[in-house]
Amino acid sequence: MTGSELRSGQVADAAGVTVQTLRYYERRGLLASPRRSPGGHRLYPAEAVTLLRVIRTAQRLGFTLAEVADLLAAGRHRQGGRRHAGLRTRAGEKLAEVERKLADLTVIRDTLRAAVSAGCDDLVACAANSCCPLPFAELADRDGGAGNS
Amino acid sequence: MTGSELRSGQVADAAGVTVQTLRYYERRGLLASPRRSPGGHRLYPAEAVTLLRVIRTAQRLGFTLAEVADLLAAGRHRQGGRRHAGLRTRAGEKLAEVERKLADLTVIRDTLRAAVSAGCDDLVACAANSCCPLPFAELADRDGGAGNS
DNA sequence: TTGCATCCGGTACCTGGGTACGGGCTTACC
DNA sequence: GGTAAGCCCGTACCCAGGTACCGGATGCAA
Repeated sequence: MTGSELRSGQVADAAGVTVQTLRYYERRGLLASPRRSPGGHRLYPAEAVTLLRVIRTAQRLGFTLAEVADLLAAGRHRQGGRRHAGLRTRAGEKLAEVERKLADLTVIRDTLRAAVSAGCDDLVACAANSCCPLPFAELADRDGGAGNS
Repeated sequence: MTGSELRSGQVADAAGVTVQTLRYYERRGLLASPRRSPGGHRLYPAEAVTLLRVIRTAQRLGFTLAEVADLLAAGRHRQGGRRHAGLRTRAGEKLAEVERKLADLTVIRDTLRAAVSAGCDDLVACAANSCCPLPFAELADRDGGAGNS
């Protein structure tokens, strides 16, 4: 009976990650180092599972692990100064980033559609053929600015 | 003498890549090994620049370098057997892939919008609060972040 | 007390698309 | 023929987000 503390494998199973991922997150500063058993095994409080779900949710929304770490830290120091932007600000920025990606991907989709319906079947031949809808000449720069990922 | 052959730096400049990228593409099988000068320097035909633009275009459309290499190879042995799917088929598949990404990114955008307009400002607090629009519980298995390109 | 599952740490590897570095050779121009 | 730019090759490194492997230690139950 582990009162309410969980071993790494139990936390990992409950959160749908592997134990290695847990240790990786700890190294990356997303999870605090938990209490240890006398023999050195990690013992997590039940909230660790919730925290992992939070992390995965944020990741799913497009935040990198570094951003998630920052977001969690921001939440922790919230009552004091506000050196870090909160979730609201970050989510707004991320939204803009996602919208840029959507726009970019939409152009790509339209171009692919045009290529498919024009029946293009050979890249090199198309490049020589001015009827081809593929934009061999002007390639707008990929990846809207500020982002990483 | 630059008759009509170009040195690697010239090709790179004309195509907007670096010489290292040129050598990298050669290693990856995207560019054939060009003729060499007596001293061992690469001498490219003018078409190499076109080919590089083709590569960049395909990349821009979401094909990986491995797929581009395959696509170019498919074009080359097109007249013979057809072991490889042609551009038309591949573009169709890529289109489906891009459409999946668009759908996924749209869900993410909507979720971020909801979070922003609900004024969520702390991940951990939100996880405890059932009014929060963030989907902490069910995470669709879709691939990890907001798109990549 | 023995047996086995689990966990520890450290390190190396993976994908994708390059970039950086270092020492030495070639080419071009004056 | 001297000098500077350009190029050669090989190797290592970068980003992100893990995963894999290792030998050895621990935890827990029968």
